[in-house]
Amino acid sequence: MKVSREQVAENRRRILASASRLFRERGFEAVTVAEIMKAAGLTHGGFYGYFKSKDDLIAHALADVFTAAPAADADLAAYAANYLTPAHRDDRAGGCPTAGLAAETIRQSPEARAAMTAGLRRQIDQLSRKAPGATPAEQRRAAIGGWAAMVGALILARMSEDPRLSEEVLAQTRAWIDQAGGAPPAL
Amino acid sequence: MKVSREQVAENRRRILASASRLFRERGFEAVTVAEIMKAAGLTHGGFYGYFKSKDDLIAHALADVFTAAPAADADLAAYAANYLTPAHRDDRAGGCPTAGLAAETIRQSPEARAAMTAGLRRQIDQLSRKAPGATPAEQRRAAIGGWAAMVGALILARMSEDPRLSEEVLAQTRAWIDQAGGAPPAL
DNA sequence: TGTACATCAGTGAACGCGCGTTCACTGATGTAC
DNA sequence: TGTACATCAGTGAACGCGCGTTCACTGATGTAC
Repeated sequence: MKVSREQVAENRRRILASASRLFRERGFEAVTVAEIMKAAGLTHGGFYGYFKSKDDLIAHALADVFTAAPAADADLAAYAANYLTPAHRDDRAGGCPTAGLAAETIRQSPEARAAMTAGLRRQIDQLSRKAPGATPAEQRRAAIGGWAAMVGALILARMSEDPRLSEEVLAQTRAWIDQAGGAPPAL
Repeated sequence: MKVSREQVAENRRRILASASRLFRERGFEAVTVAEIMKAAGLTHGGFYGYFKSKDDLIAHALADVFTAAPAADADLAAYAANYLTPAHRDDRAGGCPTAGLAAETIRQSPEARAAMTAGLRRQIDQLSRKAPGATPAEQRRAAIGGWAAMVGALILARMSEDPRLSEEVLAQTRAWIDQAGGAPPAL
């Protein structure tokens, strides 16, 4: 049964949102097209009216989640304090798509990698603006180093099956980012 | 045809080594049991004489690659200078198993996660010994923060399809680790 | 030390399952008059 | 505005393929005498 144009637009949004959450939670490969459609309230056959293939959906879901993300307007230390928390670690489906999917995106289509690369560039630019440093170059360095540390720490904290170690990784990386930011540049 | 005990031991080593390289290059899911056995010079049917299942192999391959890794005896800055290079970025099969597989290990068996967690603990301990800092606690903080930044930066550099951005992530993270280490602690 | 035989590592065909994708059909939408 | 009909979004069965795993068989190893 045909549905209204508004319903089509809404369905597309739901497919992208379901895909984004499921991919972050379980990875691109482990999630099936049928599951995504079911989560969006549809059956799997209709999928190919919206996307050319599962790979095509992956690229669109990444582009969507990065362009829809709110601007990072906190300074680096505040951003890290919010990012490196047990709550974020435990909320994979709703958490950072970079931490959840960057490692897998390495092996995805050029379109998927391009979407995430655009997200990385945007994130670095935004963090740079409020990062510590006397010059824009120093700020950019702090943004890149700090962002790499946040993404790495969240991945390592999620991987650790020992909660003590997991929380230590989060807390110490947070402290280290603060420390690096507060310290004068060694030039 | 039955083979000698030495050949059995050698075959097991080859299966683990092939698995380790293939997993790092393409991920756990995308690599098939048949491929691993072929890379080890065997046919797929013999696999179950060595391991209970593919999951069992994943856990053993991780345990193997982490226990076999040489000790990290360089100081943090020197280790990072070697780690954050285009050569390492481009050598996924022979590169760091943490950067290559930690994100995927989050969703693997408890045994696999335990093996990688042991590797993480060992890496932190080793890096702590030669990390900058006035006290063991400061050294440990630098080791954790620096290691998280290295792993995160290598993943982001591999993900970026723009070589300019990819190399900037490596170089700036390297510089940031140096800077954080050289700076006095902000206590 | 030589020999007969039981053991068992390796082979490759086969199985069962789940996945991405296709397709004939259905029936609500939205347009033409 | 009301009506007839063409369009097309959604359905669900089916297809084809590749994967992990099993198994009957083979023949070299290594042990018992």
